[in-house]
Amino acid sequence: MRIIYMGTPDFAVRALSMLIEAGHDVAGVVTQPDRPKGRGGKVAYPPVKEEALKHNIDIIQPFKVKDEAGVSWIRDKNPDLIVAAAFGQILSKDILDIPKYGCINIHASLLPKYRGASPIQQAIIDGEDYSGVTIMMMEEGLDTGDIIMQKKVKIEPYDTGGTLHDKLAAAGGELVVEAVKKIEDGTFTRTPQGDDYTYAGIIDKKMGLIDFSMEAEAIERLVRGLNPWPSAYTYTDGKLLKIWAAQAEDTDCMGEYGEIIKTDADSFSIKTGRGILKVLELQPEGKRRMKALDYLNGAGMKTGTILGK
RNA sequence: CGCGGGGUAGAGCAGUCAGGCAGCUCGUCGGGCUCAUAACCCGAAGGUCGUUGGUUCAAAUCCAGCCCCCGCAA
Repeated sequence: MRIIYMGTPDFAVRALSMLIEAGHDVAGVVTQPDRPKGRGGKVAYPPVKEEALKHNIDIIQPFKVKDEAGVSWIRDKNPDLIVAAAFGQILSKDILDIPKYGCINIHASLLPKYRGASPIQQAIIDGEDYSGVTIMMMEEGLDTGDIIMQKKVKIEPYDTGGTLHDKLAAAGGELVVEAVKKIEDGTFTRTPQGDDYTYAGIIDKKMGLIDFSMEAEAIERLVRGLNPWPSAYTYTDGKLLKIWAAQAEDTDCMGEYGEIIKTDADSFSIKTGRGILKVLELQPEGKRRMKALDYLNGAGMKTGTILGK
């Protein structure tokens, strides 16, 4: 099968390499432009570009793929199929109509749940027991097309945005290879999504600001869902304090929301709207990520301190 | 040249402003206490103080350059 692949971040890398490994002719890769990243504004290649370079595949990085240049580049490649995964741009009808078999997309949720940009984090934040990946036909709408295949993945209590991301990226790679085979064989089916959908919007860093009047369990899920990016955080002494790992405990106590009510050798506990949140791993502004144990050994943390300021 | 914090024992930090014996908490190792212990007590090992040069009788500390880590912003 002659394929054009469209994708940008890490999530899309695995599927690209698996399609190549499965023997498909990946004739071109479309990915987002290089962008300044990190301190000092050094430009970085999108992960999918790195992967494509390893395989000597033609690459374009249009600001808008639906512009004439992008459309004609794709048309000239004469693809049978376009596979997209977390590409980050909407495809116009011009493009959708180019490949003989149309365009399919890998989405990191069990559609129609969690359409949109942050299905992985959101599923954890919401406390879902399962997530998964969906291979779907692309339409002009956002993640609205017919479902071709789905695979369920269990969300474990210790899963973070990062670990679930990796599981779903791997599952997506396997599933898309199967789906392409079905398309080749003409044995695939299309199931409309129905109307029972939800959206997971773009993640805003401010989502990570912890509101200690929420229940401890919800805060723990926020911490897990936003690890490793963009992280849940609070403030102490006017400085940022990222919380990387925490555990909710159903203990009642007196105190203000956000107050340190207990310190142990390897953790400290914060009063929340319901129960307490035991902090296990954190990162003060300007410092590395560390165990709460190390933080307590060095900086220390007094009971009675109110976090969030 | 985007803004800012940092590099000191295996870990996390204090000491730097005001130059003068290398410190704290934890870990490790040895011993003790204990029915027992991650608890407690006694003891020990472990440092080119990121790096190069400068100032000085004397530099972790002051000055200049370089390397590395991190937060913000994008």
